[in-house]
Amino acid sequence: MLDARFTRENISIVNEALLSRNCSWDSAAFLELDARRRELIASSEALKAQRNSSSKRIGELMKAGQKAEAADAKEAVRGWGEQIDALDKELAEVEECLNREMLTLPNLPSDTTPQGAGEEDNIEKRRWGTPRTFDFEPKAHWDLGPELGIIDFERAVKLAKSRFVLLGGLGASLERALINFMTDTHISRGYKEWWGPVLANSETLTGTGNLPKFEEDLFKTTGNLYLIPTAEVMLTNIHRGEVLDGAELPLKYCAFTPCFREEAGSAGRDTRGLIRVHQFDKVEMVKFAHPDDSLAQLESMVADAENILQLLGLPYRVIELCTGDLGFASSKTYDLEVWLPSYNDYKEISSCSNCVDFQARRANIRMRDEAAGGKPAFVHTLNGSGLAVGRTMAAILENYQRADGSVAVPEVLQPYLRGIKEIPCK
RNA sequence: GGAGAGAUGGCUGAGCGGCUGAAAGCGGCGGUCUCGAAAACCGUUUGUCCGGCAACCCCGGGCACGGGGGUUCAAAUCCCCCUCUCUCCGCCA
Repeated sequence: MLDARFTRENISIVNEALLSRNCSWDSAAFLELDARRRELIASSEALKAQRNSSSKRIGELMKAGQKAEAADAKEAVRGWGEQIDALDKELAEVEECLNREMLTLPNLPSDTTPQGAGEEDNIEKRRWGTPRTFDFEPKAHWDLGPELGIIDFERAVKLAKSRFVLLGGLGASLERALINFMTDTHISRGYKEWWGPVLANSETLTGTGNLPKFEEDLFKTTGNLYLIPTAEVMLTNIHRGEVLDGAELPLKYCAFTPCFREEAGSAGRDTRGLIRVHQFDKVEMVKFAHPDDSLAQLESMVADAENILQLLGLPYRVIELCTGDLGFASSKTYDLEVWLPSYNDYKEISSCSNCVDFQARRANIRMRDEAAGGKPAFVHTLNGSGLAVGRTMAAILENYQRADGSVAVPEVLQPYLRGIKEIPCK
């Protein structure tokens, strides 16, 4: 959520920034409502101040036994009460309206985020590794997996519906190995591991920005809980409503969870394989950072995600998203894209974002920085995939496949896979 | 699922319808003492919104004692609803 006061005082900056990310809004209506809000507050509070001082006097009169004077004063106060009620009622409506508007407004891009209209204007920052050249026709993972007997798409449909996945044998083991490898690696680099609910309430999802605007992307239970679309939701909300000690920042958290996405509106895109499914595993990183430090923390988070790909020996590139392609809550985002032979292209496998104070304001996550005066201030929140496990498995299968149809297991994963060095042909 | 108890500031914990934004203790911060530290002593310490101001200092005001409604001139205090926590019983991976 944007700061209402900042928005009011810098309306043209906000308009321009929102326009750069292809969001247009009615700023005139906002200013009008905002002015009305403050007008109502001023009127209502003036009456309340009067009422309070009169109430105090009534108490004194009662104590002094001056019943008649007290009764007169009561009558006057009753009249103010009615006016106050009317003003407060309108104020509630105005604030409701303002709030709804502010909750659906995306974050402002960072000054350092490149300008651009959309995906095509994203900037490639660097590449790591060289895509392998095959001396045979490489297979796509959606063919390899079933042939190796480790991925069963058809039975997954029977169990749930299309775009779900069933892993068997070494497929299931590889999934587990990847989760443990990624999590252990992050822990060794200073992240604290968490495990928690994969259902979340609406306050939690509003905190991260998934609600109210993107409800159609979520699976919802009959108990008014939602399945989380990412562990970011859980990790970021751990400190919702809390005041953190500025001296202890940054907090570095990670968690493995399954992630659930309705994927409404994505029909026809990436329909095959593990790339776009309703349920997938992900190891997520989240940081709570001091505002002065969050840009640097984003760079190091990207490095932590890259580290996983490097250890797995998977070629990738780093993309910086332009203003037009930025996610709702983010002010600056780097995507990691892994090389997928089946696409003959790089495909997103991680997204690392600095949300600055956008989520912190929604979720009321603050810090007290003794050095900077001791007043609570919003922290900056960051999140990044480290990594999407299903897509990582797809990348391993495709990049490590051999001519006979078997797949080599990357060395770092072997200890996590009972020492197994290859996924053999059936 | 049944029965009961509770929810107060960073923490523990008092609180009669007005004198309580809140006792006391702990913690934090500042100071005295000390070569320094500890101890002791003194002082200080909620957040947020609106307005004034160049100002996150400061000044005036509003609101907040789990959340929402109600009674009242006035609610932490009385009433209702919701949420959560604890204890006992039942059930259970």
